[in-house]
Amino acid sequence: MHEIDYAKELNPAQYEAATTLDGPILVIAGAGSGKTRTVVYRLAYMVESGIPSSQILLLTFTRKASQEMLRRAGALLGYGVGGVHGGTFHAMAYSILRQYRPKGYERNVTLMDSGDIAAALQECRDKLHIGKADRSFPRHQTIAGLFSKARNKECSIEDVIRREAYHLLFHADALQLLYDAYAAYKKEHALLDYDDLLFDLENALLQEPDMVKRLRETFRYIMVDEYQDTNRVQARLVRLLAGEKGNVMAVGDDAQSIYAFRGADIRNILDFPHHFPGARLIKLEENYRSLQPVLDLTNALLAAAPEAYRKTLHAVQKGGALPELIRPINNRTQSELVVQKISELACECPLREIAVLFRAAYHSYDVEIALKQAGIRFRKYGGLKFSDAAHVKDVMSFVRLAYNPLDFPSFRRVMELGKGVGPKTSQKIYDAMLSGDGAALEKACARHAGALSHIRFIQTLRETRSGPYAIFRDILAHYQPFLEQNYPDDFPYREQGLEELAQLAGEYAELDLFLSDLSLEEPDQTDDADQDALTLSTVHSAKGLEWDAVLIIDLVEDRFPSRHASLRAEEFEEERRLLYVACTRARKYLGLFAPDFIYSRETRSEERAAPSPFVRALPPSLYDELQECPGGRLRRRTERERTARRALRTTLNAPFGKNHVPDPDAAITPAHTRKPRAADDAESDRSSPGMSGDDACRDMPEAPANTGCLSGKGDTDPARCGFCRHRIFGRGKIVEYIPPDKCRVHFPNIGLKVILTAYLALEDS
DNA sequence: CTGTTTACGATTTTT
DNA sequence: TCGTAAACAG
Repeated sequence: MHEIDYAKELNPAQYEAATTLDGPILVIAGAGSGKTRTVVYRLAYMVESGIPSSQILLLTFTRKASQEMLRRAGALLGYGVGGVHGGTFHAMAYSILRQYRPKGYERNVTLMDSGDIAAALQECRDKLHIGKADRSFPRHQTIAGLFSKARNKECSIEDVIRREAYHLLFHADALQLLYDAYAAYKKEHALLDYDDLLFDLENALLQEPDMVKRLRETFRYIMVDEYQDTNRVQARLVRLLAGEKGNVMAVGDDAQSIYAFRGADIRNILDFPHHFPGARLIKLEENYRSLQPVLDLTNALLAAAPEAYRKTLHAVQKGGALPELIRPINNRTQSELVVQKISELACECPLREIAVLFRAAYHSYDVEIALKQAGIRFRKYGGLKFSDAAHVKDVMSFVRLAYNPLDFPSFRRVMELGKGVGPKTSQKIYDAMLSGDGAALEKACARHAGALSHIRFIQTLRETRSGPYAIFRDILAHYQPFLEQNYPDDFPYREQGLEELAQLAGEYAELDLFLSDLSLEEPDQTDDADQDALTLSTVHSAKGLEWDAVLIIDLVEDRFPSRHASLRAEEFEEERRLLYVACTRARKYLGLFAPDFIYSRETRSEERAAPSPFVRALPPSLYDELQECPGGRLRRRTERERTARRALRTTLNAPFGKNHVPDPDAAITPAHTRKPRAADDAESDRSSPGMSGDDACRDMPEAPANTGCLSGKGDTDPARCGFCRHRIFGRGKIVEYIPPDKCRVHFPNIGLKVILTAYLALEDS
């Protein structure tokens, strides 16, 4: 074990953050500024200073992050830091509630997964007769999303709908009723969702000062990572646990806030000094990760953002090549070019040092196929979950029932394993079972022998009170016939997965810990963890990670930024930060892919896709541009071409009206019948005639918003004006004015669009 | 009531 | 194209 020379191994700011243990500290850590390193050294410093590790609470965004930090701190010290409490807010909340058993937690409760939530909502809907035979009623996932959003943002259901799902406003009352029923359902069946964990802990702390006191004695030192992505209730929990003068360090970067959609509130960082008077502020602004050209590009990305996010990072390492903007003809050739680029890169560095990032999980399907064909190994993050597999759910339902017999979703799942039992029968048997009347239960199960055997089996499980591993083995044996019966095609494969799960269960001493860990953090798919493989990941899942080479695909309108983010400026800015996070993952090579055409499943045709506005706004001097020619070769765009194109774009993007250059293709030729023009696409490229209305607003970032036709007439409230005309959509009715510069317009046969007033011409009705 | 067929609608990100 | 929910048949 070597002596740690903190002053030498850290820069001055990092050193200060790592060695100031007393009182509140806020660390603003730019991307790649050695944030993790600082936390790791701080952990080591605390332990070396004689602080018992059990007094340290490390809250991170994922369990993986905290494990990694603890591992590294242990490696630094030469001995483990086992006693540190580390994990996510949700996991911490669950563990505290379980340990202290405050009011409402006297019984065993289980955590619901998305499937359980869907089932619960269905149940409530049936009971209330809400949305019956109404095809416009939102699906369960949507509803669950709305409910969760309302809680995390701490506003009413109606507010969320008004802001994010305008088209569902019609159902607002029904959804409110459904929400209340859902809350009652959870209580009745001893169930929790993720959000309950945080709010229930807060309530418990507010009602039981004694609990707060004891917790403050336990957790004398608190560190919170990724503070920019905490929501309001999480920040309050930190305040409750730490106290005003607590030894709490929050680490974050306002420029990397990408979870506002989930209720993360940037004010937590901004208000930290207010909540903790006398807090010390430390900024880490030296970037150790990326080479200068990559950093120049990411800095440019942020420079275009509103003031609050602005910051400039300085590279410690100099040199390196310019990032590349690669323009494939379509998303299929994009995949081929990605494979080609990865093959090139793989000569320089191992596959595990390369990542392909994308906005949404399904964007990578194409690339996955191409990679498989090329025989390149990859691991995907952010996609389907292991525990979503049907057979895993089946088995886990037994486990959950062994722990919490009231868990109705699990009960139903188990009952419906056999043929002949559906929702109604399940409910009947459940009621009979709860009544405690043995005869009633037998009667309810009269025609369903399987049901009774399941119930008996679960009772035996509960009575034998064996450990998780033994219980798991029993369940697997009991479940085997159903596995073979229900999954005849591939049950041996599924069996193997269950075997791994059994091993995992064996690592736990108590059943509920195993259950909560499985819900709160996915197990690593360890089967090929040690293999050298490429990473495919959503940008969200890539947070906090880094690679030598990063390729970002589908950098086009409606994908990145996501189509759903087009309406509100805040969401647009979050997409910008998301791209910032993506680009700052790269150490040496950054490749941006923006195909000209994207295959649309809806229309079953290729549609022209404008490059992402974020890419368009980048100064061309910051990257090399490579255009794919027919035949698959890449041709570098010369500086002269790029300048000329830029000038033309500015002209075309000017508000239409007297200066408008009509585009002969506009609205006449369907996008997919036009041939891509590869080399001389100057005029075909950017005018984006076939775009949707939302694109039209975003396509013109340079356009002065307040010189449009509407405001030009001096009208302060365009909504009163009635009708307007849009260059592409024609005549429409103004439904709503969205300050400061947009309108929601209804176009016949097209629907609602949000459009900059600058691109609307008023019409007299 | 349950299981099967048919028709329709809709697509993010995660604890 | 996929998943979900109404309609229908047993």
